[in-house]
Amino acid sequence: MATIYEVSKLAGVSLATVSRVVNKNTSVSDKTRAKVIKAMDLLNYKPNLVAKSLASSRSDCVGALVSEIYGSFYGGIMSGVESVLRKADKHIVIAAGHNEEQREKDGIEFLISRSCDALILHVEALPDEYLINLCQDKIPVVILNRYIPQIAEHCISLDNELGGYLATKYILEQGHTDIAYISGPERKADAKERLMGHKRALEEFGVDFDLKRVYEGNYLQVGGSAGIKHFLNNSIYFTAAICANDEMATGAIATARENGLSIPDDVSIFGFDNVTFASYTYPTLSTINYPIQDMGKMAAMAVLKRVYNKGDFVIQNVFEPQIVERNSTRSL
Amino acid sequence: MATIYEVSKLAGVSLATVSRVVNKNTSVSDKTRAKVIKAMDLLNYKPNLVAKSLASSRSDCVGALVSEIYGSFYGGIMSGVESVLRKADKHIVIAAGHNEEQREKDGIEFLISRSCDALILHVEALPDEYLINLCQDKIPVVILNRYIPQIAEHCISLDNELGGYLATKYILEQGHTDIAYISGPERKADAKERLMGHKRALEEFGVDFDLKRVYEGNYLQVGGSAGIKHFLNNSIYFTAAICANDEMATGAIATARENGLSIPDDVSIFGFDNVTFASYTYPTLSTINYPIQDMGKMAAMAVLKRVYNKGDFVIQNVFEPQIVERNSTRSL
DNA sequence: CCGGGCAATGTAAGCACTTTCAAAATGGTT
DNA sequence: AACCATTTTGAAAGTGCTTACATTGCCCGG
Repeated sequence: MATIYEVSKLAGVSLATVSRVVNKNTSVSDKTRAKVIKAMDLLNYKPNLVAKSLASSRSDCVGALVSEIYGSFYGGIMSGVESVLRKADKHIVIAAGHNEEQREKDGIEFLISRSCDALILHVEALPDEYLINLCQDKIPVVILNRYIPQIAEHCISLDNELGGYLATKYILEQGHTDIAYISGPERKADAKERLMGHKRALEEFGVDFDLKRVYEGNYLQVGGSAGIKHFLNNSIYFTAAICANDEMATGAIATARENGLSIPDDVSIFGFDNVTFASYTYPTLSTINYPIQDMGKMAAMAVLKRVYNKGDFVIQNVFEPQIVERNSTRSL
Repeated sequence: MATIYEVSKLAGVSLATVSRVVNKNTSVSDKTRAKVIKAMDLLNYKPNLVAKSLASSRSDCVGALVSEIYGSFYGGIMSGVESVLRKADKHIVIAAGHNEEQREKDGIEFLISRSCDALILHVEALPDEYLINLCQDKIPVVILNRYIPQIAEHCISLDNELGGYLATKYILEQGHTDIAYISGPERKADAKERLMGHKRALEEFGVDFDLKRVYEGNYLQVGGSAGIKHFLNNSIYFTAAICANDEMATGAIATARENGLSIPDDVSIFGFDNVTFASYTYPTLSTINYPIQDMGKMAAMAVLKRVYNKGDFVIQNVFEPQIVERNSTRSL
C-alpha cells in the first residue's frame, strides 16, 4: 500500500502538503492540489487510518455497547447508529454487555482502549454512579434507554412511565377493570417506571391497584407464560393482561390460548416495545411503540454534533411512546 | 493516559521490556515482570491500541459487513461473530451493505482502510469475480452464506439445495401433491438453489413440476401475501405452500387466513430460515433451520485460526439444513 | 578460572501520519 | 522596484508502540 511519503515524492511536494490535500484543510493552491491528486490516483493511495488516528488522536470510531447483539430491539439501536454515522464516514465498533455489570464495564474499557472518539451505550447492569463518573472523563458518552438526572443531557430515553400509563389507560378505556399486569424485573428501571405509569392510570380511573394482580416476569417469553399460569392457578380473574414487553406478551398469548382462552375475545393482551414480530403474531399485538431506531439515530446525531461538530441537529433527549392498536385487545 | 514510556521510567526498565511484559511474549525474569506490573498498576496503564496497531501492523480488529444490521438473521451472524471474537480480545467493526453493489464495495473498502486484520462478509449484490479478486489480496476473507467454487475454502454456507429438497420432501411425505412454491428473487443464488431442491424432491416423488405453481417473491412479508393472492386469483389449487423464507411465510399465513383458509387445516405453510419469530407466529411455523449463528461463530473461528493462529478448530465450510416441525403443516 | 552459550535486557529504527512554526512565494500598493 | 500582508509550502518534531539487533550478565563445563 502506498504511503503518503511516496505520494509526496511523486508529486514533488512535502508530506505536509499531501496531508493538507487529503484532509481538505487549509489553503493549497489549485495547481499543487491537482498534482497531488494525480499522484494519489496513480499510486491508488489510501490513507492509513491507524497512523492518522495516532497522529491526530482522533479515530473516527464510535463505540457501541449493547446488551445483546441479537434481537430486534438492539438491532434497531445499531442500525440507527450505523445509518447516521456511516454517512459521516465514521466507523462503529460493537461490543455486547450481556446485561452483566462486569462485562459491561469490560466492554466500555475495551472500546475506550480502541480510542473510540465517543461511546454510545445501552447498559443495564452498571450502576448510575459508574456512568456519572464516566461522563466526567474526556470521552463523550451517550446513554440510551436510561434517564439519569445528573447527566440528563447525555441520556436519550423513552418516557417509560408515560408508556405504562398509556397502555393501561387504553385498556381501561376499553372498559376493562380486571387487569392483570405482567411486569419486568423489579431491579430494572424501565420495568419500574412502566409499572408506575400503570398505577397512575388505574388511580386516575378510580380502579384500585392490587398487588395480587401484578406478576414479576423476566422480560422473556417464558415470563409471560408463567404470568398467565400464575393468574389462572390462583384464580385471579382478569379480562386483560398488560405485559411490560412484547416478548412476554407472545408468551402470554400462547399460554392463554393453551388454556382455552381466545384472544382477544376472552382476554385482551397488550405489549410494550413494538418489536418487529409484534405484527407477526396472531392475533397481531397491540402495544406501545418504542422508537428505538430513531433513538439510535438521535444518539448518533448527538455524537456527530458534539464530537465532530457536524450538523446542527436539535437533540431530543426524551422520546414519547405511542399506542399501536392491533388485534390482541377488544373493548368490553 | 499513561504511556509505556512512563511505565518504563517508573519501573526502571526499557520500553522493550515493558512491551514484553504487556504482550506476554518472550522471556522476562519474574523479578522485572513484577516491577513492571507494579508500575503499570500504579499508573493505571492501558496500552494505546492505535499505536500498537501502527507499530505491529495488526489491528486486532475484524470487519463484519452484513446486508442489514437490523433483523434476526443478520443479528445472528454478528452475535455469533462477536461472541467468539470478543473472547479472544478482538474488536468487531461493522458496516451495512444494504444489498447494493456499490455500498457493499464501499463497505469493504471502509473496513480495509481501518486496517482490519480480516473481513467477514455477508454480501449479496457483489459479483463472484469481485470476491475472488478480494481473496487474492493480502487481507484474509471469510464469506458467509454463499458458495463460490474457486474460493470454496473462504466460504461458509448452507446447503440451500438440500434445504429446498428437505422442505418439499417433508410436505410430499405428508401426502400433499398440490404444492405451491413461493420463491425468492431469481437473481439471488440461495433462492435459485432452494428452488432446485424443490424440483429435485418433486421429481423423486414423481410429481410433475409446473411453473404455474411457482411465484417469484421478494423475501419480504408482502411477497408471501402476493404469492397467496396470486394463486387464489388464478384458481391454482394447492393444499400446501412452501415459502423460500420465513418472512414470506408469515405474509402467506396472514393472507391465507384473510381469505378464509385455516392453517394448517385448509392449507399447510412451510418456511425457511427458522428466524426467531418463527416460533411466535400462529400457528407456529414449520420451517428449515438455518444455523446462522453457528455459522457466524464458525466464521469467527476461521479468522481466529487463520489470522491469529489461535485455537485448532476444525472449520466446517458447508452446514446442513434441518427440518423444524411445528404447527403450520399437517398431513393429508 | 576461562569462555561458550543462552537468557534477559536495552538501543534505536521504524510504523504512516499530523501539526506547529518558520520560510518562501505571491500579489497588490506605492 | 521596494515593501507589506497574505497565502502557500516545507522541515521537523511528535504520536505510543513493536521488534531486529546488540549487549549484558550469568551458569556451567572444561
